[in-house]
Amino acid sequence: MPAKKSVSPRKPPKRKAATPVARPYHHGDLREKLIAATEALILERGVDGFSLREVARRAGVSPAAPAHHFGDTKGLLSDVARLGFKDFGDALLEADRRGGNDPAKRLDEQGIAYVTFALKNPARFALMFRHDKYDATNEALHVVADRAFNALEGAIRAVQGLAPTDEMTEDAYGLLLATWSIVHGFAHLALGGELDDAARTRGGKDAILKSFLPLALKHRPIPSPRK
Amino acid sequence: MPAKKSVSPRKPPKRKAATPVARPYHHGDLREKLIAATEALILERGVDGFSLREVARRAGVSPAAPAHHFGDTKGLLSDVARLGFKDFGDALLEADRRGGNDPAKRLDEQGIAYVTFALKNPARFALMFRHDKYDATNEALHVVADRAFNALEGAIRAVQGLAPTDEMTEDAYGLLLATWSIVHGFAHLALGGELDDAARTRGGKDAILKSFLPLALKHRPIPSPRK
DNA sequence: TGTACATCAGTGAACGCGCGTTCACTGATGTAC
DNA sequence: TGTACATCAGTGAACGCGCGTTCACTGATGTAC
Repeated sequence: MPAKKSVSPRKPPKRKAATPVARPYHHGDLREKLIAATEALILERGVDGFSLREVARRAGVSPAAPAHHFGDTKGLLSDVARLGFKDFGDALLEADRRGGNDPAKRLDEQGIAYVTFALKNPARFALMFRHDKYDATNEALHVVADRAFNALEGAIRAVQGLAPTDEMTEDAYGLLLATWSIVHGFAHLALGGELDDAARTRGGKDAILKSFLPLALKHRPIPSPRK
Repeated sequence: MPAKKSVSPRKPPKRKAATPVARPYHHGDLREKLIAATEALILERGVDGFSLREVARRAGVSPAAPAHHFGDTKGLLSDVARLGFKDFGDALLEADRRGGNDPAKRLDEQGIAYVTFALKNPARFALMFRHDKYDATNEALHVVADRAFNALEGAIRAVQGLAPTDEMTEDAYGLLLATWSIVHGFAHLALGGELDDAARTRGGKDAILKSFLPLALKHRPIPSPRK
């Protein structure tokens, strides 16, 4: 650490603005570039169309280069999934916050956010639910995934009047599952192209989302009081 | 080819009951065997773990043999998907019939049948919704797929009091989409293993299906009258 | 009833391909002194 | 301020693998006469 960075005029803050002299041996942002290329590739060819070599090719790098940043294929995909769960959780919690003190509105907002995230980030969303493709024991991933999955449960508890420490009643669990199913199912149908025909005759997928989702969520299953 | 089979006492109607003398050149039910092997393989390794060579291997046949029955890989998978849609449609229509004259019961029964089919036939179900894996222009497939997809719409029309020739109202379409989403989403979550944790603490997946599905369907979204 | 022959349903070797990973290596960077 | 050296981030060739499909072939079956 004594260091000598002192006067060397060449590498610090002052990035050379000139066009890159050929391609530098280290380009510094390869990690980010590989992640971006992975998402683009999954978007184009699906989760199973992904290949590490193709990603390296797109990043302009040799096939062995990714190993330095991610170890192996699963390492790269785990990191992409981790980023996906991070943003997914952010979106759900932000939506929850928008619901304020109104439990039903919190649930509505989260439902809309769930589907919206899936439609806006189809590559990440598809990967996130393919547990075979990444390393589920990855600690950092587990943390953000749990955080996302717990967001919905929070709103359900509020709707049912349960404190965070109360155990989930059967009704509360049924409501959670029903709500999760409906948004997850809609996202899957839309991403799988099942709604394309309908979208053609009904003004596009966005229109269906706008007219159907509020309707579905408005009439979302609300368990009757246990007898 | 002049042949000499003449008196050969070995091959006609009278199937030798003895253990098969080695393996016969033509075994007669290869087509069915390949289809069964395909379903088993998808079950074990997922839709993307499927390979034509592995299926041939399991059927005890050379890698070129399947081509005689199905042309190529997509041909085989198209046929498996076709059989899936056939049985799926049968199950839905049978459930619809069980609902009798009660529109809500018709919907309930179909919803339960939808999820039940998915859980009992995970390989077929997974393949059926992977349009990239089979030939969607296959006429016979198209027919049975449409038949299955239209089953649900029939019950929705009854619930909404629409005749088969009436055009679908926005409410009817929203209800259709909501119902489809909820059963499709539940099936996907269950097959994807997302409910495994919950199942562990709540008496198994069957118990969740039994306690949740009726609950979810009972409180299924029913659009309020248009103002 | 027997025979010739077309057709059907298989074989098994070979093709070219893209893949993930390993390996010995090298250029660039950062740090200790 | 200069130099030695460890470490980091790449290269590119090579490996072994399983894949779908093609090819020339052959054994078995069915049919016409």
